[in-house]
Amino acid sequence: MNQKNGEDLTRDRILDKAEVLFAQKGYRAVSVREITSAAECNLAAVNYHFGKKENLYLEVFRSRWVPRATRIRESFRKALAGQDSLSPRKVVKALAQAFVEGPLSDEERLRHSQLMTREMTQPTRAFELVAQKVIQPFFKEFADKLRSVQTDEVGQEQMLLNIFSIFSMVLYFNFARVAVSSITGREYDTAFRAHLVEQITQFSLKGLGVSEMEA
Amino acid sequence: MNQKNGEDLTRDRILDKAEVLFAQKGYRAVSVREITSAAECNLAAVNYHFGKKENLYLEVFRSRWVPRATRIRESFRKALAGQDSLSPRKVVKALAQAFVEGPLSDEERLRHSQLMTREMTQPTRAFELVAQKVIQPFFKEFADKLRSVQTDEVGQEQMLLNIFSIFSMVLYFNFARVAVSSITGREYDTAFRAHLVEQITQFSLKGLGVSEMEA
DNA sequence: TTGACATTCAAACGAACGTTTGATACAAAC
DNA sequence: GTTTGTATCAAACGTTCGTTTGAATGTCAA
Repeated sequence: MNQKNGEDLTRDRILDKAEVLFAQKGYRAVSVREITSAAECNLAAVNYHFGKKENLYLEVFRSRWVPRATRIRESFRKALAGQDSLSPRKVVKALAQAFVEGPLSDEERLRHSQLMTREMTQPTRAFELVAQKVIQPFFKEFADKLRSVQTDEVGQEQMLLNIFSIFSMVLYFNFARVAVSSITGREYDTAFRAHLVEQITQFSLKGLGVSEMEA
Repeated sequence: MNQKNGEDLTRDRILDKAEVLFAQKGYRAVSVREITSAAECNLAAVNYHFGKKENLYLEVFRSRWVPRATRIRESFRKALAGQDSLSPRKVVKALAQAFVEGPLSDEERLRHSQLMTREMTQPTRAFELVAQKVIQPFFKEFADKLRSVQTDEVGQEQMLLNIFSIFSMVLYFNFARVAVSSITGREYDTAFRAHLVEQITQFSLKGLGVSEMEA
C-alpha cells in the first residue's frame, strides 16, 4: 500500500495524464514513454498497473470519461429540477448549457468531446461502454423529458433523429472549436459560449417544430 | 517515364490506398509498409515519390480530398442550376443531398467525412488547405444562395452559426454512421439516407426560421 | 526480526517504425 | 552503342515502440 489520504497515487497520475494525451493526439500517436514521463513515474508503471497500453485506454474511459459524462448528465438534471414548470425551451437549453457551459472546465470539455468523437469515428472496445453507459441512457432521459413537455406526438425514430440533430450541434461546437474559431474569427470565451448555447437552443427548438408560444 | 495512357501509375495507386487507410485509421496508425503493401509496390516508393510520409498525407488532401470536395460542391451547384425558381427548401435540400446522397459512392462519402473530421478535431498542416480551399468558399457560396432566397435579413455572424449548425448535422450523420446505426438500429441503405436528407432539410429549414409558406 | 507482499526502478528485449542506400531494369536521347 | 534519366527493388540503417525482467525499496503482519 502507498497512500494514506487518497492522493497522488501513481496509478491516478497515469490515468490523468493519459486521458489528456489520448484526447489530444489519439491512441496510436501517444507512446507509453510520453505518458509515464508526463506522470513522472517509471516506464514499467503502465504495464504494472494496467497490464498493457490498451487496457489503460479502456480504463481512462471507465474511470475518467464515464464519470465526467455522468456529471454532465447530473448538471442537465439539476437545471430542470430547480424549475417549477418545464417548457421545451428550458429542456433544450438545459442540454446545451450542460455541454457547452456546464460543470466542466474548458479543457475538460474539449477533452471530453474529443474522446467521444474519436470513438464515434472509429469505435474501439471503449465504444460499447460509451454507447451503453452514456449515450443510450442520456438519449432516453432527454427524449422522455422532451415528450413530457411537447404537445404534438412524435414517433420513436423521428424523436431519435431529432435528438441526433441537436446532439450533432452540441458535439460539433465543442470538438471543432479550432475550425469554428478560425472561420468566425471568435475566441471561445464566456460571451461566445453563451452565444453558442443560445444558437443551439433556438435552432433546435425551431427545428423540433415548437411554436414560439409553447416554447 | 512509364505510362502511355494515364493509368495504374505506382504514384496514383499509393495515393488511392493511402487515402483509404488514413481515413480509416488516422495518420499515425498507418505504416508506410501497410500502404505500399496495399498498393503492391516497393517500400521505398513512398519516399521516392513523396519524399516522406507526411508529404504523402498532404498530397492525399491536395490531389484526392480537395477534388472530391469540389465534386460535392458542383453537385450542389448543379442541383440548383436546373431549377427555374429557387426557395430556401431547395437550397438546403440541395446541400443535404450533395453530402448525404450526392455524387460519391458510400465508401467515398465515409472516407471524405472521416478525413475532414480528423482535420477538425486535430488540425495538421492539411487544415489550412481544407479551410481555405473548401470550407470558406463553400460557406460563402451557400450563404449567398441562402440570402438570395430568404426574406428576412440575417447578420454575418448569425448566418455563419446557422450554416455551422446545418453543417454539423451533415457531417455528423456521415462520420458517426456506426453510432447512428447502433442506436437507431437502421442500416445506411438508400431508404435511410433519403430519410436523413429529409430530416436534415426539415430540421434546418425550421431552424433557420423559414415559415412553411415561403419554404 | 523475519517473511510476504506491493510498488518502483534501470536496463534490456524483440518487433515495428520511417528512411536511406546502391544495384538493377528500361526507356528515350545523342 | 553509349549515355542519361526515371522507376523499381531488396536490403539495411538507426530509432522508437510496447513489453518484460530482476533487483531494490518500503510496508505491514506474524
